[in-house]
Amino acid sequence: MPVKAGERLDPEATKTRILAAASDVFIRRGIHAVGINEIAEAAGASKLTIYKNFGSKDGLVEAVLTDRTRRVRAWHEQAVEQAETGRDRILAVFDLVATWYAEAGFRGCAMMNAATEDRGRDGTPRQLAQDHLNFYRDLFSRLLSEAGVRDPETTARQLVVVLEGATLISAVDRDPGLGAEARAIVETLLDAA
Amino acid sequence: MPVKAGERLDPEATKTRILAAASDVFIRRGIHAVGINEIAEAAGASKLTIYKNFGSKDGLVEAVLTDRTRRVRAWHEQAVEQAETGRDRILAVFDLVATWYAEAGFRGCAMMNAATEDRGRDGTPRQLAQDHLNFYRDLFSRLLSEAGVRDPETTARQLVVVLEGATLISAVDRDPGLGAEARAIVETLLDAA
DNA sequence: GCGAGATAGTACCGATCGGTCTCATCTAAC
DNA sequence: GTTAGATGAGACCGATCGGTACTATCTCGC
Repeated sequence: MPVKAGERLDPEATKTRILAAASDVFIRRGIHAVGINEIAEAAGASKLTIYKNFGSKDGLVEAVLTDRTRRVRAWHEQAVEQAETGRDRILAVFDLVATWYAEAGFRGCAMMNAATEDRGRDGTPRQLAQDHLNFYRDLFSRLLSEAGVRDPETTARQLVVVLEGATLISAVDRDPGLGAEARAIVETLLDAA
Repeated sequence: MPVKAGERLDPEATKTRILAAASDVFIRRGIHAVGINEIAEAAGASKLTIYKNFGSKDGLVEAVLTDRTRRVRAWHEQAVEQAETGRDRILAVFDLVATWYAEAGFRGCAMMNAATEDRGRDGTPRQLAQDHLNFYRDLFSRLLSEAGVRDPETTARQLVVVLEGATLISAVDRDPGLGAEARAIVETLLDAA
């Protein structure tokens, strides 16, 4: 049957709903592993609507990743602002991801996963993943600078290695304990910096 | 035409040749992105031979990953043995991967990539990736123990985070500099341990 | 040289892929 | 009420997927 009775006919809400459903299923099962039909079913939308809104599967993937990195950035910036001092602000990032690792269905960083899956094409997913890494570098660099660390860029890059390493291993091992491990590494690095 | 004239008819060599070709193309382009036909072409073998030897694509993937982890383990164990003292032996692992990052066509850790691509199925690739991580933990733990570090298991787990984080980021950014970054982090962690 | 096994080449199978299309039905604005 | 746009359902398309079958040709042990 056509549009669900009683539901608003809101193009923007439809787009958002598709984005949310596609994001969920891509993260859980993988981008290559999921077809448009499955996304349509998960979103409660038709293929027509998906292609009208996003043009192609690649377009949908790009929209999902762009939306994802935007949300993650806002998420981190908000968490950082709620912490007091420089060092606590940095640790707040790792406390935040620790709660993320413990969520049911956690499957790692969507941006890195997409870049890994797309490694044969060198396309938009990898570029967005690089931008995502650079966001973390800039964020850490700013916080380290505020904390009075000399050479904040170098330490910032090290923190990104720890962050993504912990995220990857937590996903592979399905082990939320990587949050605490990452935090311990970061404290050692901050002590030394 | 059938078997190439002048070439030996050696089933074991054929199997090895398929394994090598599949490994190369899987790493470079991704497991899901590559079909059996392409592997057959790359290996200079027919699909019949592939299925006779490996049963299915999943069987081939498992064989490739098993072979891969075996080679990587031997590679690391050999490098470690050539170093002198405990601390140098640990750093030898990171010096080794630094040369790996600098290789043309480097695309990250095949085991983690496979687990990431297969995250929707929870199958053999993820199990092999976990075994691979445990190999690193055991290796580092042994070396740290020999170096007189207290609580070697904890530090070993931290080194694995750094190793896999650097490998992932080096692949995404195509930046061999992650080798030196990882080494610097490890030195800090060893100083603190 | 003869038979057994390994292999290449290729056609083929059903399923699924990304993507297009048609049609009926809904909502929203007037 | 009428109309335009949004949508769902699903048939359809060509391509490709993993996997099988068949045939001809090669090598090797005897």
